[in-house]
Formats: sequence, structure tokens, C-alpha cells
Amino acid sequence: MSEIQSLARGLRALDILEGEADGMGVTRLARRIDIDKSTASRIMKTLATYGYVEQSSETRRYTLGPRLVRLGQSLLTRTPLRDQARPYLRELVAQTQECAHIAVRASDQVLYLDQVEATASLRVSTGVGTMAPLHCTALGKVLMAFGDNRLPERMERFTPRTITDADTLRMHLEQARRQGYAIDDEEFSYDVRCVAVPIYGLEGELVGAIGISGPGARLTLARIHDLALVVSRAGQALSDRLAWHHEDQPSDGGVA
Amino acid sequence: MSEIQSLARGLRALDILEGEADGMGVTRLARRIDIDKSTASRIMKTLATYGYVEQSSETRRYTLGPRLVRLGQSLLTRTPLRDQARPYLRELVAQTQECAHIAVRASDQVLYLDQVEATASLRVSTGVGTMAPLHCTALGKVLMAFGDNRLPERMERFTPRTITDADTLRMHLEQARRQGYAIDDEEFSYDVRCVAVPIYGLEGELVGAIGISGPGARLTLARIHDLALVVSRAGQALSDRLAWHHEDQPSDGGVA
DNA sequence: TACCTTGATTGTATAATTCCCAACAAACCA
DNA sequence: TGGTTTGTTGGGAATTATACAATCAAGGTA
Repeated sequence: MSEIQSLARGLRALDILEGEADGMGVTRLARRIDIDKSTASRIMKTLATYGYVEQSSETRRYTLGPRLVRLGQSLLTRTPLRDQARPYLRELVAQTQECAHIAVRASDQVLYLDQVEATASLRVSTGVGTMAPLHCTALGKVLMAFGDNRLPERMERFTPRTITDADTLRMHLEQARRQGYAIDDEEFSYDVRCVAVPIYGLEGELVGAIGISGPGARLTLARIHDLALVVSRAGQALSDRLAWHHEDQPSDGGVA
Repeated sequence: MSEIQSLARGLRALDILEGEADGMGVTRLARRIDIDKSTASRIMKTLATYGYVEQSSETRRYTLGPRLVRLGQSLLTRTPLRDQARPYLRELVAQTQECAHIAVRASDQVLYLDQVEATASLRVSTGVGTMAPLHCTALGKVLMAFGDNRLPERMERFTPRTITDADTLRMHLEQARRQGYAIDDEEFSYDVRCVAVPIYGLEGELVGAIGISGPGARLTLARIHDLALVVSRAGQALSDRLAWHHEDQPSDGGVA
């Protein structure tokens, strides 16, 4: 009653299409959503006229359209945080020779806003715009520990070291708050470690996290704790910069 | 009749929200789409339950949701071209010290699928996932000249050198076909030049374009034509690789 | 070639859904 | 505190989307 049926069906169609790289025909789509072929056909046509899907003129199958790239991209790039953070990411890479990223919290995940890759041939690269779990990444732990402290509902296991217990995670967050930074010790990917620190906004509220990540061989636990200082300085500097530039914009920049 | 009203309205809402970084209230949205407040409210609620928008719990305003980032990203990253091309981009950067990109055609624009940045402090960086016009970029010219040769409807001027005349553009495309590569001589951005060549797929059809770009001071016209050979070799090699690997993948695994 | 299967689109009547109007609730501001 | 703006909910009316069936197009097979 409060949900508009035809709109919801269209959105479901998009969701389904996300998983199908080669596209999907109207008939199969209709079966998946459990509606009639004709209805599906009209839904897809509407989505197509707005650029949200594209129909191949030969196979007649529908795939996600470029408009979605634009929308996603605009969401990523328009946050002022991203532009401000770039020089600090570069600086971090120069200082540590490791990959540096910034991220924000998006619903119950970590959303990577930007990244600067290290030059070493062995490096950890997380695509800009990709998402990762909160509970097993350094950036995610920072976003919880220094934010609203709200834990994710499910904590999936990725490696033997992944924390899947809420209480254990809370202890880790507590420790992160004490020491001012969070680490990920091969909890998401084998042989990958990370350190991250919070980024604060105008009024001292958490707006994101900045960190570095690299292969375990180079980024040993000992070195991680040394580098935490470097990363902290970057986070500080960035937070300061954000606080300075606060008179620029009259409205408050709500970060998604 | 063939367009579903409520779905179309929802999509329009997303389009409008794209331009409003700070989000938008239901009332203003309703005015923009020319519908009732209550209708807008229900539309937005539906969009929100599927993650396409988010409602700030304080300001009650709606902003684009993280689901759109996922969708856009999945569209970008799932194309096998991107993964296959990455080593060749790196190689190009190593050989030329300039930024390298690959792109495909998306409706009437160039869509940058991937990019590897140069190490020089002065460099040209085009964000992955961004779009650019066809008529004034080397990648765009390649996509037209070696593809279906369909010109864009409008040709906006960006610099004094931008080609805005269809006949002139057709001549350029003809020349590109003859020499096997296209260039952009400060036609989109001042002081930026590019060279690009086509990438062919399994059956020899055009699937994308690969190229490099850099500041005019380094990338002189003379050097451009020399580097065209290097870029061509990369395009060749990548096309060969795509042809070889055609039996590999029944389906590609999604990225977390 | 002709036949058959699979899949996409269009027409149309029905009825279910969405829409508008209005009232309500809540926050914001002066 | 009272006035103003904004978001959410109810309910009746009717527009709108839906399902069914027919048509159209394509691809495969004998």
C-alpha cells in the first residue's frame, strides 16, 4: 500500500540485471519477478527510455544502461571529501609505498571513495566505488568505532582471522578508540593487512576513514603499528583542512 | 500507454536527485516532477526500500543511495575487457610515461572503463566511470571511425580547436581509418593531447578503444605520431589476447 | 523450404492500483 | 507560543497497470 508496485518491479528488474552480465530477455525476467511477459516488456521499455537499461538491437536482451554509471559516479565524485583527500592519499603513498584509500559508510558497508595505488609491483588494489564489509576491514572498524558504533547485522567469515563474534568485535573497536586507529590483520583477504584512522568534519563529527593497505610480507604487524602514526598524521591534517574550509559552503554537505 | 507512469516518475526523481548533492525534500521534488506531495512521498519511500535513495533521518531529505554506486560499478567492472586490458595499460604507462585509458561507447558518449595514471607530477587524469564527448577525444574518434561510423547529434565546442562541423569530423575519421589511429589535438581540454587505437573482439568487431593522454608540452604532435606506433602495438596485443581467450569463461564471478 | 519452437511486442477489457484531495503530525522559526 | 513549512497517512474515485491472448519475428531442424 505504501509501496508502489510498478516502480518496485522496475527496481527489482535492475537488481536482477546486475547479476547478468550478458543481459536478459523479457521472458526470463518476467519469470524471475513473477509477472507477465507483457508487463515486463513495458517495464523494460520504460527503463530503456530513461537510459537505465539498454536493449541490444540484435539479441533483444536488456542490460544495465550507462545512465547508472553516471548516477553512481556522481554520487561518488560529488562529495567534497574526495577532492580534499586526494593530496593526502598521494602523500601517504609516497611516505609508505603502500596503497592508500578513503572510505565512507554506506548503509551497512564500507564504500571506497578514492584510492591511490602504490608503485610496487606487488600491491593491493581495491576498486574505487566498490564496497566491502564493515567488520573485517580497518576502514570499516574505524567507521564503526569512531562513528555511531552500530555493528552490522551479519558478520560473514572470509579468512580464519575474520571476527564473526559481536562481543569480540566490540572489544576490538574499544581498543581502536583507545589507540586512535584500527587495523585489519588478514581478516578480509589472506596476506593483506591495513591500518586506518578517522576523518572528522566541520563540527568534529566522523565523515569517513583514511588508511593504507598492503601485502602481509611488507606490512608486518610491527610495521603496521609504526605506520599508524603516519596515517594518523594524514587523518589529522585532512580533518584540519576540512575544518578550515568550512566557510565555503552555506549548506551542510551531507555525506551519504 | 507503453510507458509505465509511476516507474517513469521514479526514474525522473533519480535524475533530479543527481543534480542535488545536498539532497531534496519531498515537496520540492513533487513540484519538479509536477505531481502531488503524497505521490512523491510514496515514490521516494519505494526507492528507499530498494536502496536507490536514502533519507536523512534528521533533515528528512532524500539523496541518491549506495545501491546506485554498486549498479554503476558492476556495469563497469564486469566487462571482461577491463580485466584483460589492465596489464596493457600498465605497460603503456611504463613505455610512454603518460596516462593510459580504455573506453567503450555508451549511447552517444565515451565511457572510461579503466585508467592507469602516470607517475609524473604533471599528468592528465580522467576518472574511471566518467563520460566524455565522442567528437573531441581520441578515444571517441576511434569508437566512431572503426565502429559504426555514427556521429553524435550535437557537437559542442570546448576549445578553439574543437571540431564542430560534421563534414570536417568525417574527414578526420577517414584519416584515422587510413593511419590506424586517432588523435585529439587540444580539442577537448587546453594543453591536453591524446592518441588512441581500436580494440577488436572475438569476431573482429570493435569493442573499445585504448589510448594515452598527456600535457601538450610533453606530448607534442611529433611525439604523438611516434607514440601512435607504441599504442597500436598495445591495441593489437590486447585484441589478440581477447581473441585467444574466447573459450575460457562460461560466466565471470562477481566482485565483492 | 517449410515447419516448429522460442521469445518479444501489441490490443483490449477488467479490476486492481495508484492518484488526488484533505486532514494530520512534526519540525522549524520567529 | 503561535504561525509556517514540510512530511506522512486515509479513503474514495478513476486512471492505470495488468493479464490474457493474438500477432509478429527469429532461429533451429528435418
